[in-house]
Amino acid sequence: MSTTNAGIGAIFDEIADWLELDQANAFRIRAYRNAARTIDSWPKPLADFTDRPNAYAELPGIGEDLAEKIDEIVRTGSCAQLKALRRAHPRGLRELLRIPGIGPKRASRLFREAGVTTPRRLVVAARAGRLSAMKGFGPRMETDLLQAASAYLASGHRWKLSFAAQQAEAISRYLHESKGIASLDVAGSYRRQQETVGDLDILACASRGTAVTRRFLAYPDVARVLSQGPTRSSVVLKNGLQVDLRVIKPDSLGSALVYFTGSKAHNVALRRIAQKEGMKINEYGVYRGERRIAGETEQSVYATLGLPPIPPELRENRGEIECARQHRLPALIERSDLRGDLHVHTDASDGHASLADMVDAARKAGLSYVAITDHSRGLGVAHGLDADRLARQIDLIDRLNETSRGITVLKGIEIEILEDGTLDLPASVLRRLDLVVGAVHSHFKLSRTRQTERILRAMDQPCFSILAHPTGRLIGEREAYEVDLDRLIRHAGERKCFLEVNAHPDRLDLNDIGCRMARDGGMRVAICSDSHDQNGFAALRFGIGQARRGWLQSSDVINTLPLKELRTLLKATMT
DNA sequence: GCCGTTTTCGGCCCGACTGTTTTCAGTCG
Repeated sequence: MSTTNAGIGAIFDEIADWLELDQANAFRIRAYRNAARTIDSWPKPLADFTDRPNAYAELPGIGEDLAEKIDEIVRTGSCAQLKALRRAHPRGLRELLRIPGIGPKRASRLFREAGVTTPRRLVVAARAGRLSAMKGFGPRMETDLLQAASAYLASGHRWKLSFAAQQAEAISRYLHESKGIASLDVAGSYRRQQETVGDLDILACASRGTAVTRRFLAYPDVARVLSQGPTRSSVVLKNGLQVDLRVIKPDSLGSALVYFTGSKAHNVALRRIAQKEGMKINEYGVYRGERRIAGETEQSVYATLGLPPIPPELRENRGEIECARQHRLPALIERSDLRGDLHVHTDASDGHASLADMVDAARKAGLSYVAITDHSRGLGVAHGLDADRLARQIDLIDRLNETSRGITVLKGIEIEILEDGTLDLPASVLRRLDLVVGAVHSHFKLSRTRQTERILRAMDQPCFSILAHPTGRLIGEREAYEVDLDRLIRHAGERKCFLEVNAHPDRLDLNDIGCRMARDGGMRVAICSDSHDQNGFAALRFGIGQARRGWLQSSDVINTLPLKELRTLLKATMT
């Protein structure tokens, strides 16, 4: 069992799953879930808390008992309670809970009465008609569960934000043509800019709700309708993405937005405040007794709780409510704050467009400077540049800068960090550049210590400006390599180099939590597109999304600076 | 299992939709 925060969170989540299957006390289960969430997003590694015993109990939602369990996991790398729970259940049973339509009650009945222990066995049992024979299960539920289990086995379970954005924008355009639409919002984790989303939640404010619902159900990409009602309908698209539509009355748009944007944890915290103040809050409004006192706008909902509006990206119950109460919420960075991009490829390495075309696209994306950072020779598959080809590109950029208007091109490279932490080209070559972006593209499997030492050593090389995609993860494809991010951040601060927030939709690296760690460590970052073609700059919005989720302000990001000030910072990294 | 400026015990968020029902349990968000 892993002792990283994510690992400890996963242990508590698994315990909660098993307790749920055992139908344990619901509040006890919630305590484990809350703890898992808190730990998962905690910006400092819990394994480093060893200086003070009982420090864990100071975390919100962690009491004496869970603190002891965390201590056990950190010390021994294992958790006796989880082991016992695993012994007491068939392994695959937990996976049944991931299938829509199956909760703890049905899962345990399926196990006890039909011998179903995995999603695959559920499919077999449903095909054999063994479910409809069970009391309360009926033929309709049998076919629904068969479909849901098959779909679960066939596809991934969460979608990248960029994919969700394409879908959301297409459906929104389609629904907008419906008569009487007053407003259309995509809420849920999409609005909070979570790196992956499980489904889309669309809120439609309309004079004639039935017309919108009808049009929604007739969307050409709908594969099947899961449910339909006057206020809520739910479909699965042909690509497998689930989309929910809520029809909202104009006077409750604000409370519906709050409710359906979530997160769940944020909403629970809001409702608790409301309750303490003798109010009730739901998707229709805020109520004092029978009287409705707010709901038309999000601002009105927060105001009744004595809070300023909280940006969607912060609504994770990670301290935003406390900060809002003290009027200390950060003024989050926006896309328009970005003046430049510091990580861009051309067809000189593995990009798909020429230098001139990429620069032109950067200008059209509203940027006033762009750094060209093709790969270095060590990345053979990307046709990386050696010293000679780099020298020719430098000359090319010099000539381009003499003639181009409205944008300045900076000379850079995305250089391989070799296994021993040295760089792929000598400092004598790198000194001609404006910046050096260092990256790990090999030896992902080094131990945590060796990987960390490798990157720290790279930062100490004479020319090192920015650490690209610091954890190397590819969303849904490759886990981050083992590395002590906390040390990287501290070291970058001392060395006065920077960490990247890579905005490529497959990476988002640093992610939200990494951004928050950088901020708490007093480190500035660079939000870069890693563009490989002219459309790549559009990804900057997703990097901004992670940065906002990580509480970053414009002043936390170096490529919001005017070129002159940025040059001063970069120059200092090149010695 | 956590928490407390009324509480160390008794609370812990709330409504929609579905299927199998005969008045409601289960799931979801």
